[in-house]
Amino acid sequence: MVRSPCSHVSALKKGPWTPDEDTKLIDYIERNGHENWKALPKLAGLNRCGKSCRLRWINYLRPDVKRGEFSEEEERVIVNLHSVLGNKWSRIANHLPGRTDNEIKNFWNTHIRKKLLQMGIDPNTHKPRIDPSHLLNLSQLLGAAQSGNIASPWNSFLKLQAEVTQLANIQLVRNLLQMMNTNTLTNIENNRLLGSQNPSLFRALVNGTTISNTKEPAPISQDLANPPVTPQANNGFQDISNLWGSCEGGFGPEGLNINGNTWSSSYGIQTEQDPLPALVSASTSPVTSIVHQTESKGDPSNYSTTGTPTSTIFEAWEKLIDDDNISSYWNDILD
DNA sequence: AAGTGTTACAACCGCACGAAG
DNA sequence: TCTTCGTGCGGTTGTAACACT
Repeated sequence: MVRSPCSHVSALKKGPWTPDEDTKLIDYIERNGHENWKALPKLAGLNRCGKSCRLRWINYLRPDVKRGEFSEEEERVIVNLHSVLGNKWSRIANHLPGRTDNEIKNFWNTHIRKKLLQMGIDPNTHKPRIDPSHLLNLSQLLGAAQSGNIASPWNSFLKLQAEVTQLANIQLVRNLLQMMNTNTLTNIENNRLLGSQNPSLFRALVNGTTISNTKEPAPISQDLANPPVTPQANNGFQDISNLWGSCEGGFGPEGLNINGNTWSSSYGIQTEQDPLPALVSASTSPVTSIVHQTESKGDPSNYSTTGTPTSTIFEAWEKLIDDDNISSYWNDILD
């Protein structure tokens, strides 16, 4: 169906609303409500299209609209919800009373998105991203090494090796997260995937094969402002910050180093190497590890009851490697 | 002080979907 | 079942305010 948008009606006013127009709209809606947005402008004496009136009312004039800066708590909720829902601004707005989808969208694009990028996190996937310049440097080094243009070939080799090792580390962690973030979660819930021998999954992990997840996010059955503790609620869209929380300790006491930034248990926690302000406060950030969640529901006998939840995953991971007897190479990388 | 670039946010646009006829 | 209409949603644009040179 092709419907002429109200913008095609040239006689109707566009652009910023005047205080007079606002008053007319508020007066009318307070007296008559807004049963029919299309008819409303004419009845209210406004030279606007209904759509414009609706937007103005919902985003600005509604009495329950909360104006002003977003609190740290709201910011945290938005990040968490976005990691689960993606750009579903209206659904995110449902969890933030007084905030509109438009406001949240703008806040995301102007503040949060920027912060995440500065922190090296892909705002779309909520995963650490590999800086393209990093890869560029690598290819330049390779080119230089091949053409013999480097003053000290040995130094460049060491540098190159370090780069490759780091990239391999990143890729491994990404694959691990990918698995943890998809099928693995369900399998953990159903017990002992990580404890069992699963060569195909291991190959997928090592080869970087992604396990696609085309499922729609599960309906939000709980208040995502406080991330659920049931494994079902994750359903492949687990807050990645939580997964990073699982990595802590698995990659040394300082966490994982990517592009010069040391990542700790969530994006909210950074070392002095990254002087950026915390995206959310560490104290309020719900770093609820997926393993924690699993332990609370699954068969305890399948998990370490003495070690930390974090160690459980990596113990299982190491066991997987050892059991398959595949390569000391990957063990070296993990070490 | 003027010009230019950047940021933040209000508003617009077009598509999708559900309800009603 | 098809068409029309109203509404909701997400992406994009326009512009005022601010920062920088």
